[in-house]
Amino acid sequence: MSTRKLEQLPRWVKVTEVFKSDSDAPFLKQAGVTGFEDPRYEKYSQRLARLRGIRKYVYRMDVLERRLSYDEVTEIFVRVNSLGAKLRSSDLALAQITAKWRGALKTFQAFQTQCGKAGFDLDLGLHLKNLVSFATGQSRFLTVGGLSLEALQVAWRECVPGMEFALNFLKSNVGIDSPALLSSPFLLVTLANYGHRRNYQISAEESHRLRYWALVANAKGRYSRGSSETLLDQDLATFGDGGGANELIDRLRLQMGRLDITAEELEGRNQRSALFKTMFLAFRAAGAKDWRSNLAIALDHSGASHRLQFHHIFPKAALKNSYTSREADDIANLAFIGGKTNRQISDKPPAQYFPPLLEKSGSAPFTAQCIPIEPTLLVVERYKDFLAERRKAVTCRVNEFLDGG
DNA sequence: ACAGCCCTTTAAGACTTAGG
DNA sequence: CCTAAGTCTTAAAGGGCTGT
Repeated sequence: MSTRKLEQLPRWVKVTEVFKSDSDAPFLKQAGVTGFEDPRYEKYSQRLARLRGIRKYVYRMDVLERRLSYDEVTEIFVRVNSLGAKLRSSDLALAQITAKWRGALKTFQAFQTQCGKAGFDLDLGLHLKNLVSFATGQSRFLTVGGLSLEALQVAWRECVPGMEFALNFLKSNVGIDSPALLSSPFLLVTLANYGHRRNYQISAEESHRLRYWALVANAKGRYSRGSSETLLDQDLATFGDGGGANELIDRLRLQMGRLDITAEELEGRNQRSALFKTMFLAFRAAGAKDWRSNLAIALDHSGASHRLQFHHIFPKAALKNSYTSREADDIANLAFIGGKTNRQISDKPPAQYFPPLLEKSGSAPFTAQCIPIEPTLLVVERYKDFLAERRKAVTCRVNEFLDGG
């Protein structure tokens, strides 16, 4: 894979070019090697020779006998691959499942498409993980080999309504209506198992606690650090012991130390962070709208002019000379507005574009997104103070959002 | 003890769009 | 036509448990 920048480097060679000829001269010349005395001559020719050596590589091919069953063939496939080229564990699990259950892939894909139409386009591996969690009470794929056809089919019959419950709960009770707002899709597996274990009979109080858990787990990224599978297994095990939303919340508190958000947690985070997604949820719940069209903010607006963008309140161009790009991309500098509004603002500093907006619509559009409007904070020299001030307001808003509802 | 594992996060560059 | 703001794509890093 080459990028334009890489191609410019004198020592960058195209593998196909090296294979096309047997001569090293053009490559050495391009790299600036002037003659045999050049210390790089030896080094570079050896490298090229090693590259051409790939041609002589002996590939091993195993031809399996016809009498082997489909099951045995996949078993061999899995073992060979576990040491060779990287295949995702979900791919291997899928191979093992389809070996036992012909046509399973079609069934899985049909459900995957159905979820996609409901606004949740999810990886097939996630649906498999959900299946395995229903079949075994844990989330790792290692166990798939030992499952019988019947066990798999029963689990599938049960995990489909489970996933449907999870999606509906997220959309309608929690307000998370797109996987883009999820910090990890594993959250769905936990919710699916929860619904199933409760036989889909959940009291108002319990559902409220579960909503709280889902929001905080998502905001803090319960499954977004290392060992996500270990944590998912812990949560699934909680259900086996008869636990519910309160136990989930206890585990979350144990992991994070505290359940509310602090201003420090927002520092230096960028738009990929889990908290940024929660910021969007909180602002939307507070009625945030685009500054020109007054369209309520949403992820799925159609048309380039209404399509949501992440607006830099202090434009990157305005900060370029005094701050790093990391500092400019801080989530405390980002707001949610439509594409057209954002492009019109372009690189205008806030001190310039705030006043006309304030005159036209008052401060409501800004307070909905926790944006300070004191003119003294709107200058580049006080950017850091602006960030700190907005962080405080965002923290307050997000905590209200997490607790309320 | 330590390499391995696996998903998420980060970083960097290419590409796209629209305003001036 | 240039510029600036996004978005998209891909590789590498991060992080904490697992298995040998």
